[in-house]
Amino acid sequence: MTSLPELPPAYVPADAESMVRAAWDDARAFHAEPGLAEGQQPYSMVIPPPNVTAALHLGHALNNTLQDVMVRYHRMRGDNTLWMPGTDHAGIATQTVVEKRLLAEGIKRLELGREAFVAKTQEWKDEYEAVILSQLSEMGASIDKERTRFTMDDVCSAAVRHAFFSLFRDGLIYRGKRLVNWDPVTRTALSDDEVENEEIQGHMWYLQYPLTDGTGHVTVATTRPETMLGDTAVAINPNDPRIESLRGETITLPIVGRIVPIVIDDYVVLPDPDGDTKAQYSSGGLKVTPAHDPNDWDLGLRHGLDVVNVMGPDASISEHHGWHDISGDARAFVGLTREEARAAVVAWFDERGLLETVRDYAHTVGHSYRSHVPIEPWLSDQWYVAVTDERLRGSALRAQTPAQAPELPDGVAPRGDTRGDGELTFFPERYARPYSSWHENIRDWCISRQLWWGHQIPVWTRSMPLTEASPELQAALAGADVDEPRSIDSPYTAAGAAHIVRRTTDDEIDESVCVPPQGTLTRLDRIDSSHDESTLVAALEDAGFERDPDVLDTWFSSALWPMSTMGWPFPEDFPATEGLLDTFNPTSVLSTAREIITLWVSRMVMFNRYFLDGQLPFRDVFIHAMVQDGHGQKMSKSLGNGVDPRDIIYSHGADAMRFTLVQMTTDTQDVRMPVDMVCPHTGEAFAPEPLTTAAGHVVAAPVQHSPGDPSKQMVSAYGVAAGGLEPTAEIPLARNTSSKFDGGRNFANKLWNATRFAIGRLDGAAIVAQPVDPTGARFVDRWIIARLHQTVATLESALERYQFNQFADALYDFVWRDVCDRYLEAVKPTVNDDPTQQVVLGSVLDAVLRLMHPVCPFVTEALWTHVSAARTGQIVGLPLPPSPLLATAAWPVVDDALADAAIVADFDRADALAAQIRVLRAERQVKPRQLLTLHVSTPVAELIATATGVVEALAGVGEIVDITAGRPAVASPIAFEGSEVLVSGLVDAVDLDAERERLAKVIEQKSGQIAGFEAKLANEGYVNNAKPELVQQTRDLLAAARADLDAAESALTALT
RNA sequence: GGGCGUUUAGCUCAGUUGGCUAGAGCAUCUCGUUUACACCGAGAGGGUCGGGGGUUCGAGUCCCUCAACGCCCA
Repeated sequence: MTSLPELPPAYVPADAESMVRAAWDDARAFHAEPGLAEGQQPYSMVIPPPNVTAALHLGHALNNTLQDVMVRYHRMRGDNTLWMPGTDHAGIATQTVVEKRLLAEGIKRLELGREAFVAKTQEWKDEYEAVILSQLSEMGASIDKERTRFTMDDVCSAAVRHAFFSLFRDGLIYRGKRLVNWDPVTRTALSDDEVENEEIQGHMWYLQYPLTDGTGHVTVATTRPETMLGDTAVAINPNDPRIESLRGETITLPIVGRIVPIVIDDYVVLPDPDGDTKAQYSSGGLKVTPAHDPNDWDLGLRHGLDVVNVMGPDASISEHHGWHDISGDARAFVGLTREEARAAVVAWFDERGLLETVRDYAHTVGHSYRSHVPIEPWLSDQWYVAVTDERLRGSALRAQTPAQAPELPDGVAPRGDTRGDGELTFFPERYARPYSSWHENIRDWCISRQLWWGHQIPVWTRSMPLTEASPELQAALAGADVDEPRSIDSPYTAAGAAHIVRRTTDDEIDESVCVPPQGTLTRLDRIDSSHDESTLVAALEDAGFERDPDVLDTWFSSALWPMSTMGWPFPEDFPATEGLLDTFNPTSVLSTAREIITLWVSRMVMFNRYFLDGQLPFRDVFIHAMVQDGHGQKMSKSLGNGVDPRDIIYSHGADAMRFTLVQMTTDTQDVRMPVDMVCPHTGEAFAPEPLTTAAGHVVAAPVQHSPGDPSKQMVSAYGVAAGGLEPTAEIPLARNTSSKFDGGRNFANKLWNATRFAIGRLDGAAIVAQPVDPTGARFVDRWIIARLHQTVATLESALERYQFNQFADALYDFVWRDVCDRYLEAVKPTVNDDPTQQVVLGSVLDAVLRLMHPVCPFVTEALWTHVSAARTGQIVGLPLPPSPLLATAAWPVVDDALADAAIVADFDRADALAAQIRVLRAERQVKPRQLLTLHVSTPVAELIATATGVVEALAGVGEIVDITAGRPAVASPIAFEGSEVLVSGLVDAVDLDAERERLAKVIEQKSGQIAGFEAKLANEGYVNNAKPELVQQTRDLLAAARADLDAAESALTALT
């Protein structure tokens, strides 16, 4: 057997990590194949695919570390474990980033053309996907790399096409002219979830609109005066006192000259100076602009109002998008931006005395989450998924476990026998409610995006006047309302496509044909099977159909992620994916962030259930904490305060980062992370010079000075992300670090050295062939095994409940406090000459590495071969089967017969005695090597004998003598469990004053305790109501405290 | 506006159904290095558990209320 090189005296993560990673990769340790052995459970997760817009930050590190802990634990448990990695194309985000980068080179997207732009974006994606996957590897994520997916790769694209076709065919996807959330900068529609509401310090303008008959005016209050160009009514409340005089009247709209009706609707808020904010600011008159306000749109539908769209796609005033009655006065406003038009309209009213007043008004305005400009409600034709349909929304609601969502909303069918009903559980459970309530108020999902980067919508359309339509089409549309879709049969449907037709106006129609992907087409039962996908498309285009240029919302493909990554719908088309769905869907748990509940969790539940016969995409949803910076701000790319996990790995090591993150993950608290910078010139860590942004955020100033040499400069991550700075050789980019991770680094080093020590004590020549029965072993060995048994149970229960900090704390307590501080110290005097104890020591270390592995995979794997090679025997009841790699070794199972509460209790008593003696040693500053003598009564002597050697080793005691044999001349007394214990050998002479002071303190403390216990027991309510065992416990504590007091008092007397 | 969370030692945080004589890590102070680790060991000091009220024999824990901070959804 080749001997392993000696371990260096400190753990150096950089030396170990790459070697360990290579060993895992070579062994394909994280590759999973479908299928289950007899009695085997599956365990699977899909990674929430990160955007390819940028590198991962600590928030991702946290999420992926937690997932990895679960995955590694279950892999060691023997489950067939799959962790599926991948990335998300993030349509609008990536397109924006790439567009900006091209613009910096002077290239405009429109000039480049769609195909070339998509190719450029693909390059960007390849670059960042590689960065992200490498970051995951560096942090130790045990992903199945061979199964890495991308939301736009062939496998996922086939799923998207099939899903779209199925929903289209089933009537769950429709096209409609609606108000959308329009982003005038990126010029695309957004879903409701992509709109961020921000409070704005704005104004309420009060405009006077004259009655057409010249008898007066109605004052309307508005925050958006510029939209008045598109007003098509004025509304008043039915309880308005003016109602009789205004009913049936019309307004002549200023500037425009349009005659618009006064309508009566209880949506209008009556003015009330004492009412809520809206009532306080109301004038009683509401201008109605159906084309530019969602509430007005609904009001317009109720009253059959005209819709006049006065803006173009860039939100400037335009006469080309539905404004047909433009007047001479109004023409002056065309071409102005929203902001210019607002000022001009207000000025126009002011000049003519029609601006009644202006008041400051704080209100919330929707902003694009991408370009951050205010959203323009804009009228356009878009595709929608009917998520409000019972088959989607209802199924998402029924999925929840009854324990977390006992009541389903009205109109939702009750849970039934359908697979998946009632099987979805949130951790922590408080997140179940936002999930429910979000679905209760959900609106149909706009999935069209006016982008180039994404899945192009697989629908071909053409439109024509109703009069030119074929008799079949006309018949199909008989009695149909505008926008009401009708399915028809056509040569295209005969060839496998789905075909719908609708009236867009009273005399225009359009036809939409959805073409399924080839994989779907070949499996359809078709009348005309001579067409493949491309001939079908060619036939459509010959007939004048054009493909919708838009792409799908990114979340449409993300929603399919747990299925598409596993080859759905036709795994046999991608043989590597065959069997995955059967074994690994539903996945075990989805670990993600709060806001993802609405963006993603809901949609995955709806789609997975819809397409897989009710089956859930995952059984549990774990919502993890948010990582904040030291100022309590969310880490984000736009703020430039995100920390690259590679920086922390560089300064502290991956295990230190992981352990610290896991330890910080509690149920309730977000993770606050004060961030320091590392000077690239000197390597020194320092707190960066802060800067407060216009928005009030505190960030690291773009340029920082070296703390050691202020003449040297560096660039902060914020400077690069937000300030547009490029690091140079002179002014390099500074890495981040945080002292938060010191604890994790120290722990990894502690484990390293404990292992080093243990290996050094194992005598390779003293192999114990027969497994050791630990019930006959030394007290301290039985104790550490009993503690191991307890710890394993604690760890398992913590992970089952997703209590990650408990997992980390239990490890820390056991490994550092018990194994290192107590066990290793206690065995030092005996282990060299005791082969049995060496077997226990080796087994304990082996088990410790296994337990630590899910959180600290690198250091444990690096030590694994050393410990495996050094072990000298086995323990009965603690099988630790060998394995070439720790990553695939078995999780330790400790036989319940090795649990021993009595030994643990006795050890704690002995430890408490040793602690008291150590206090004395510290007070007297006794040298570590100087051994003490204890003078004890019989019960204490018995305890010391039971805990063979523990008190001696932990307190530095050389001799135990009977206290009745005579009191030494020079000794310090302590009170232990009601007995007086004398400690001699501390010093040559007793410092009487110091002894008195110390004993007086003990007496004071014990007296206080006694008073407390006595008061409690004197309280009849307590004695009568509290649990008997609790009362007894208080009595015992009182007795012990009294005995200690007596012992201390007699010791004090004896001193004089 | 609705919902959720947080407020405990100088700092960052634990504290399961009310039983606590309130814990940990870091920081501080004292002492310690020939034999695993100074990324270490031994010890010490430090908290009226955000304010107020209530329920209870008993409240850090439950209820009400006020305040501050944060997040999610409108």
